[in-house]
Amino acid sequence: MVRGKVELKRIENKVNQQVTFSKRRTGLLKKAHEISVLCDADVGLMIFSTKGKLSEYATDSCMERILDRYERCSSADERKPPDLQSPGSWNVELGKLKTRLEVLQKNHRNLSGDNLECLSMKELQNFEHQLDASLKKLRSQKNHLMNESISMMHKKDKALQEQNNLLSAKMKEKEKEKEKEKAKESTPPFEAQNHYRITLCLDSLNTSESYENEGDVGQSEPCHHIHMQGQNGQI
Amino acid sequence: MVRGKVELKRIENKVNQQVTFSKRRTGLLKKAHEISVLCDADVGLMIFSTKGKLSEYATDSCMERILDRYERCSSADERKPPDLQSPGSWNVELGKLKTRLEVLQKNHRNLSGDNLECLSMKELQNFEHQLDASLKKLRSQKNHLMNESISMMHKKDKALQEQNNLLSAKMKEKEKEKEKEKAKESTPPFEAQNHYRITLCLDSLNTSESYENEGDVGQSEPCHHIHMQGQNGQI
DNA sequence: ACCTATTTATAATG
DNA sequence: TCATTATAAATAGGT
Repeated sequence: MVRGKVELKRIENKVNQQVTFSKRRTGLLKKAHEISVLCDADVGLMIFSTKGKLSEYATDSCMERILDRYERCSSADERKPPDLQSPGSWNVELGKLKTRLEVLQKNHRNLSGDNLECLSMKELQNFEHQLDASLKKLRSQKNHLMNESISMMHKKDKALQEQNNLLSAKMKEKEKEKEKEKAKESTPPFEAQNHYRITLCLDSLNTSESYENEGDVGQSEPCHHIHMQGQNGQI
Repeated sequence: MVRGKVELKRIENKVNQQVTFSKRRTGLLKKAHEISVLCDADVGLMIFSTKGKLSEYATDSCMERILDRYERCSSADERKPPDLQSPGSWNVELGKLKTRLEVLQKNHRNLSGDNLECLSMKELQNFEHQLDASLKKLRSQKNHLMNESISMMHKKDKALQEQNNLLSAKMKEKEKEKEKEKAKESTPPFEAQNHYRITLCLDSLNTSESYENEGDVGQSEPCHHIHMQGQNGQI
């Protein structure tokens, strides 16, 4: 539980070092991804464990691109605006765009499950993790949306009930009046009146959707009768 | 003061983005340094701001070394020059490419599980199905590869064992010869001989593993350009 | 740049 | 490796 400040110094105990490495590596990769997305930055990160195992992160999953850019950059020249007039710079710009495009396209195909034959085992595993993570996020978001729907419906429900009660009351009054009139005139049959009934239809929620047990499930309004079931796990 | 969870999505406000970038960059560099020291890991980190400014961290302040190691490690290492010396319609070409890039990028973000907030329920469901399908395909391909690898490795295993036995035999002979010579000349200190060690490398599944000679580390150049602020011994 | 309410990361422990 | 939890650290939004 983190007692005291952590000293910035090599962890001698091998086991602790390995555990800490694993955790911090995860954190570092996550943060690299975050700054990349949040701030639209290009990030390249390489981590070698003591045993020499490599972990990496690169914006758009393409370290090549980052390294190219790094070499261009550290070799002195970094262009200011993306739109220069010199004929040569277009060439460069175009090349870079095409490269990036290719990367994204390849990525997209892979993420769509096509074009898998040419991937290495490692690449496959990377994509698997990526897809898994994506699915998780997606389901969490779906969950969120559904819960919102549900609480909205509850509100609607209450409103309709009130309206219903109001109308019922009015109806009763009218009935009384009518009966009085009838009594006066000793008059004949009366009509049914069930067209005043208001039906609440709330069952559009019973879909076959899957719910993951994500963190953002229950922070809004009453949420009864939700059936949480993961449907498609691993194969 | 951090209200609510921070959603992983591009910060549109330029000022906020810049401020966040600056803060997170500092944090990221710091954490890269920390894992490097605490866990004795080799780390290389490159961050390009939107404006193209580079920030970097490298263990021992020597990115060169990290990059070398990376290239040795990473199996997928091909580089091709963008080479195009096309005619004049670059301008148009550029516009088209940029548009396409944006589309792909958005798609990629969605498939990567970012930027989900703006999707409708139906879109979410579509993506979910797509991802599910992708995962299935991917895993099937992975299984295929693994089976192939395994049978290939069995073969390799046998071959290597044989080779190993052969070499071991030869080594023993040579050792004997040497000892005879030494005995003849009653000579002084003897050389280490661990270069006779034969290593069997069967882990082609974990292709990112590399066996490094940790001995060749110390020839690093003086290394400039390290941005590591605030190292006061404690973290 | 500084401040601080919150969220995150993570070291220790089981 | 995985889960839990107490605590330190990071940081978003304000000034």
